Amino acid sequence: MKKREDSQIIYKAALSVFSRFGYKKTTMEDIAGELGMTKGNLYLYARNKKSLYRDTISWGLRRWQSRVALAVEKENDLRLKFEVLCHKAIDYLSRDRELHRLMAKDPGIFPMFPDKDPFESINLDSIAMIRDILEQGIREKAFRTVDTHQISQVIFLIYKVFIIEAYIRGKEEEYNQMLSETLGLMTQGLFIPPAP
Amino acid sequence: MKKREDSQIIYKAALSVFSRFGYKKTTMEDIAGELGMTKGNLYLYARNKKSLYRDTISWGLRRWQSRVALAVEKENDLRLKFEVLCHKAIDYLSRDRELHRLMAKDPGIFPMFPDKDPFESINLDSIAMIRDILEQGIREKAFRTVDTHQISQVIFLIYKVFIIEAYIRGKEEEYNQMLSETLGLMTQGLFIPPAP
DNA sequence: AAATGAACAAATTGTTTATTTGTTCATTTA
DNA sequence: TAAATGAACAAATAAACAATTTGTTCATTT
Repeated sequence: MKKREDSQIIYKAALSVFSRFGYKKTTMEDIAGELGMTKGNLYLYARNKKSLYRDTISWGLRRWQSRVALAVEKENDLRLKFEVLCHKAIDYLSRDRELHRLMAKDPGIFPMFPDKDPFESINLDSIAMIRDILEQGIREKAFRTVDTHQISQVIFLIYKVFIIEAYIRGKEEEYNQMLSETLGLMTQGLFIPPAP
Repeated sequence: MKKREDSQIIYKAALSVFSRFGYKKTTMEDIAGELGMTKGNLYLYARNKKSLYRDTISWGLRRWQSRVALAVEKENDLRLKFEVLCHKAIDYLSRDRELHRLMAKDPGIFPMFPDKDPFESINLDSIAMIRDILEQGIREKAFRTVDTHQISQVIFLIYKVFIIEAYIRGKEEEYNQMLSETLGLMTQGLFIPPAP
């Protein structure tokens, strides 16, 4: 096996098997089998089962994140950037079956209330992405002035609720519709400004 | 023990003990002790441990709910009703130490994502309360027209996130401040309406 | 009528054994 | 010589059983 594409191949196979059986039920032999090798040999490519699991998930989450970032970059209007961010995050995950099945099998990957978030750095980057858009929008006077530190976290929380309900708990249809309605609430607000 | 105030006294004692030790660790003897009776006698007032636990929680949750409803009724302006609803729900719980300690000990009481909500009817009433305010506000042209069925549920979800973070997971300070900011976002919206 | 405490059943916990599975490494293969 | 193997071993998991606790009932007492 050639050294450069190794990790890609390993992660792909590991994600496939882990997403089918979950962490506990997959054995190192299963993954080795998927790769056409023996479990002893797999240890040339993975320190141990736990780190292989962790790295596989990181790989999957980063791929998700980069796809969203790419879609956002394509837009110019800040309002559209914000809406694309919200929609694309859901949209990508609905297509990456293996990733969201694995997330459904292990709620610890994307926990609503993490004690110690195992993928904290990835999620902090996502929050930073939201915050950047907020700050730019405020600077360009497209957005109302809000506490970007707090609101970016709140938006991430709400986004988590939707991701978990829709793709981890399998209520895709109900929540896709609700997402648009919620986006409307967040962007337009509930109150009608009193006439002057 | 007189028949009429019985349940009040029983629930008060049970809540006190359950909130200290949690369901598993409290024994019927503990609760009987708190009431100055023996565990055998406690069975004149409670079917069994599980139903006593359930009824005690229902009693605590209904008390919480009625306090919020009362505060909302006092306001006339729909915008204020909405804001009071959100603030009072948090405010009451911060004061009812026993209730929120018990909720912290047993996340199944107020689950973020219930499979089968043990206190569904209570929570449905809360959602109905939100919905009523939304519908009145829309009728009076104080609120923008939104899908009240969906938005009342979304607001309840967001409110759950805050309750859980602040009082079940014990991050009271951080989230109290965040709540106001979030209320602002929901009521005013993020986007600045384009000038005509 | 309300309360007790002994009696019993049900559930929980602790302990040990058996089995599986993760990990290493001396040896083989290409 | 780097990559792969499979036997060997250790660590974790599951199964089986005994010991203990605790929920629940009920004949008897206050």
